Amino acid sequence: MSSTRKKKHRLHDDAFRWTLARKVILDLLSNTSKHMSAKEIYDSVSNHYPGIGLSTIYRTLDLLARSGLINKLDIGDGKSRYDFRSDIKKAHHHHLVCIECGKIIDYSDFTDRELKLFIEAEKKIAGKYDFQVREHSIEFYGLCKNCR
Amino acid sequence: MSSTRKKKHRLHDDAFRWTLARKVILDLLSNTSKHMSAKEIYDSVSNHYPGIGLSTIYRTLDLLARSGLINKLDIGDGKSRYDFRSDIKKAHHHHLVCIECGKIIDYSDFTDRELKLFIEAEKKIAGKYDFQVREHSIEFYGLCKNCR
DNA sequence: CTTATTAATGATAATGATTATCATTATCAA
DNA sequence: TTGATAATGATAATCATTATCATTAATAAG
Repeated sequence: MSSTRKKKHRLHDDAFRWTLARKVILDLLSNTSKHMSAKEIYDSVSNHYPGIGLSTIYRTLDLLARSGLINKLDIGDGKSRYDFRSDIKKAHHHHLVCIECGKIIDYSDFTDRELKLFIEAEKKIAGKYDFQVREHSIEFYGLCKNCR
Repeated sequence: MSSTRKKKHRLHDDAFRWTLARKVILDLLSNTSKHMSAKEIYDSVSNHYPGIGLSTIYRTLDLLARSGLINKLDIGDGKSRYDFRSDIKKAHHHHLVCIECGKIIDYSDFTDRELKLFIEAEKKIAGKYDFQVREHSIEFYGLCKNCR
């Protein structure tokens, strides 16, 4: 168990390289308010980075989501969508999903009262079900302005 | 536009037949607290109804979900799950999803105060975004008792 | 700076869930 | 009973995602 060996192990477990592909994908997501699918991201990134593989898109999205830089969102249409997680958004940011046209609107207008309530709810859950809440997601489904 | 013609049209648009397959699938879901995938439902139903096709499972689940008898739930693992929508549950019933083992726990312990806040939130949304909320879903993600 | 190590990539195949197609069967109204 | 059509099961097709693997690129060590 030399210190060299230890270092190697840490490298092996944690290291990840901040490559161009990762920069470009995070850049794209941090500069749009859209909730983009892997395919959409692939198409868009391909302009600036021709030749990038779809595998890399998927792998990078997984990495960014696991490291908390982006959110993964599933609205039940068979494909996942991703959006950037800014500090403000991080606090609370949920979605209005139009069941007709699929439009997704960000929603972050909860009041202090509502936020307090959520914290209480999470405590209650922790107590009753012995469940450690890490995060929650709220989706409102309905009809948007154009589809009513 | 005879009344016959009209009737035919209505039949064509709305009619659906309460067949054995549909009974059996709804029966299964109404007698379990599980949140079952199409494949799980197929496997289970096949015991009582040998020869049923997977297509029928999917078509029936879609029908039952659209008619409000069951809920479709997506937790982001690539397959949809379905659960029965009892009258009590209908009011409010959300999920605790374990990010480690995938276990799903129903949660319906919101207080009157919490319910009131949700109704307020929906009104606010309707006003601000001109969005007609039909329903909402809340998932809490975290670690269950066994996975902490 | 060169090299050894290993993470990242792209191409491709494989998988898994869901949907479409189509001929056959079952249901229902008349 | 019959005619219309909804429902079914088998199958192929589609679509999103993951696995594989040889090659390339990034990094640490010398």
